[in-house]
Amino acid sequence: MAAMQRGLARLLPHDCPAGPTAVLALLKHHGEMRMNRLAELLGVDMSVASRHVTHVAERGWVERKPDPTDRRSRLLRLTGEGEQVLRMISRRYVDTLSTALSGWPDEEVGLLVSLLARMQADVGRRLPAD
Amino acid sequence: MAAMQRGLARLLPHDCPAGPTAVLALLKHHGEMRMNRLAELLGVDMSVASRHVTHVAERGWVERKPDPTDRRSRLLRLTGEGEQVLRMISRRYVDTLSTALSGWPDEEVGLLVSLLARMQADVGRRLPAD
DNA sequence: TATTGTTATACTCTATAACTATA
DNA sequence: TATAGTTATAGAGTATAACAATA
Repeated sequence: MAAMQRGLARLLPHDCPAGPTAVLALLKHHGEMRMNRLAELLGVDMSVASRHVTHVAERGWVERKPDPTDRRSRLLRLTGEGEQVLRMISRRYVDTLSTALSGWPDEEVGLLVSLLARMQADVGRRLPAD
Repeated sequence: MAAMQRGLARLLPHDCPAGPTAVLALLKHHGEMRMNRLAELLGVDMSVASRHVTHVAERGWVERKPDPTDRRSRLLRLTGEGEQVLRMISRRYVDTLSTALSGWPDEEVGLLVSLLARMQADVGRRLPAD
């Protein structure tokens, strides 16, 4: 597991680690959202989401806009540069992964993904309280 | 991925994080070995392995013995207390995971494990140089 | 000179708690 | 009082580089 995560991390360019990259991808797929929602989609605490957003906001890849309906809240928006960065990362990622798995039948790739998702859900529901 | 690793980490008791636990398990299954070999089995840098070993050695779970054949080297040995701790951790881990996956047919569990192992191997072989 | 292992430094990810501003 | 978000602090993981001791 550790080795796999380390491997995936190496697929990312140096100025955008895994956390901030996930922010870009989620904003691309879901459009504008609040910190609230972003943290939920990332599956992390809001303090963590906030730091990832700071990373991408400092580089001009994401904009923190005021929310007209609630002045405590911010609307997060992917900028044009953010989209470009995400495209570069995605290309690199997809190229490497598709090359690595090029020997796999499509059904097995799909199977792996669905089994992983089920395991994550099942284990998450049964974690001990401690 | 992050969520899964966080979940698995929560299965471990507070005094023995994932890294040190892996040290105990590897010494149990492979017997005495040098730092050298341990780092290779863990898939991490030797500096990282050294810190994990320090963690378990300070608690008396692993012993750093001199290597008669090479005085630069150390032989790592799991102590009796180390075995007990590992047994407690394993029980907790297996209980939770087997409960969580109790609805899974045996073939699917085996399938998931083999697919994961193959993906890790394939991706590792194709990582970009950068 | 090369190798074994440790330590110092630094970076990423994570959560909890304290804080500000607004509902 | 409760909620949205930020920041400070701390703990876990990782790697690189500098170092000591020994081959």
